[in-house]
Amino acid sequence: MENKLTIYNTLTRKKEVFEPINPPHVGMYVCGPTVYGDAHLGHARSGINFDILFRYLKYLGYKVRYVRNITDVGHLENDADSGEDKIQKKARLDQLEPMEVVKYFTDRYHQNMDHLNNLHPSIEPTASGHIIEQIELVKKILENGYAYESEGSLYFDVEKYNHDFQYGKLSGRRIEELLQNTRELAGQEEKKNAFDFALWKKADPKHIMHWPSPWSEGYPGWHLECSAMGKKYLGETFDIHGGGMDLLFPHHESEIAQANAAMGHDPVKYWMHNNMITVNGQKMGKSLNNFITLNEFFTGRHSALDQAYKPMTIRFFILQAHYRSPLDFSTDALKAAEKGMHKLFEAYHLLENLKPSKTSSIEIKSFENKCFEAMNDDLNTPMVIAQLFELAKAINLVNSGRESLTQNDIEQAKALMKLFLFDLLGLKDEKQEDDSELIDYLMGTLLKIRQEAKEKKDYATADMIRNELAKLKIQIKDTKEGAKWSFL
RNA sequence: GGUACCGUGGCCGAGUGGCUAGGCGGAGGUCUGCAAAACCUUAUACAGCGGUUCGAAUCCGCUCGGUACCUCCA
Repeated sequence: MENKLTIYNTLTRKKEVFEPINPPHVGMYVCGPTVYGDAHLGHARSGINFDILFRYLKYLGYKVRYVRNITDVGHLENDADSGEDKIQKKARLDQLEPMEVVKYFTDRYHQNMDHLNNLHPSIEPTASGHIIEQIELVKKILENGYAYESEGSLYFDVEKYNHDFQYGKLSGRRIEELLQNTRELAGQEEKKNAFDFALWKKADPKHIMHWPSPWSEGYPGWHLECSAMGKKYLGETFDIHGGGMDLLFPHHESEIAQANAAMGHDPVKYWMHNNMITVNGQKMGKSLNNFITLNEFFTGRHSALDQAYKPMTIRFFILQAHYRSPLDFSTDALKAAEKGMHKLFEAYHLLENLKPSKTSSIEIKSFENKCFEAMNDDLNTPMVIAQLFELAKAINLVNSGRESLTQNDIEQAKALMKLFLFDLLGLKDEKQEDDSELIDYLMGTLLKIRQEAKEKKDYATADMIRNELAKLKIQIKDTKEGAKWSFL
């Protein structure tokens, strides 16, 4: 592997050269959605960013096992482990079985991810399917003395843990500060300290999602599923754990604590976190009620949207920012992305008909080097895209005869575009294609009539044809080689 | 209040000591019956004030402004 991939490790707050624990195998775990609502733009971001990582690692020759969980239980509705399970709340409101809600939103999530052209993870485990593993993990933590029972529930003893290990090493928090700053919240009497978190919660009688355990009829704490499933499918220590920045604390912090408490060592070598998507500079999120779901983007049905946006536009928009930077949403930015992406595709198609020369005035190899350099630099996709734009410009110049490329270089350019644009960035040209012979023939006839009208200077007829077709979202382009048409 | 991060041209967004980022939009041009599309060229920048340095958007300090996490969240 001549490519030196570096990734930013949240744990060390530095970029580090990526070296797998057991090459050529790589284990990566990414926190997936809680399936009680439609996925929004934020879910798209983490889905896409870790898809890029998955694709690139595979390209580099690693055998990657990519695990992304579905949280379908145990996610508490509000504060302090005393709230109501999110899935259950939604189920009660809709008069549905909890698992019906889970199925519905899981399917929609999958559909959205497919539209965004994200590859499927290798394994997609559900929390509800791993209750036994979670109970086993709790037992271990209890055995090792880092948990205590209270009223049928089990809590993680953060203070004791911090004594032997270090709670807060991922998020840079100190326990003394947590002590000072934790607010007074109701329903915490069972806990020794406000920052202790639930490993197992006893279900109250109203609670319909519950499982038997040695302690009570109940359900597992939120942080547990990732610890249990990561361990099960990737081992006690694995390479990469990813997720949104908002999960850094307390979720990932607690995962580290659970692993140490159970196994005595850290679970993960590289922690990666993608930044948030903002609207007018503010985080897009459920609590702020300013999120736009992916389905709303795809259909255009949302008051903040002026039109429908294609999944690839969303993907390109997201990839134009580095994953660790906040990304501000606006329809203008989205439109700019749409146009820019179109330009890249046009250049790619141009390569098919480019006239080769005896010599090349452009060095394709340097574009390639820069693209790899950018990918290796903590997945700098905006830099990759900038390089592809440069390449597109070069292709256009060759097309206009101002620069030249040999046949061999044209092939290289094509391979380069294909590799980065389609295989690694995972974009695809979604232009509506209707190449049925009938349409082709009809369009050919219409264009012929229009051409004849133009030759007779009957511009009224020529323009009428153009205008009528425009209503069908068919665009006529008069080029030097004659009129061409395409769907908008 | 604690912790972390950020402030780049009309908009989005890379870069982090000296070398054009890029896209959208604007302006000019090529093409065209007109238009659209496409292509080419081009202008506009590093929040403010100090400091370090031969040299700072990039390092340091202060000020102002903003965001995230500290409670569920991608």
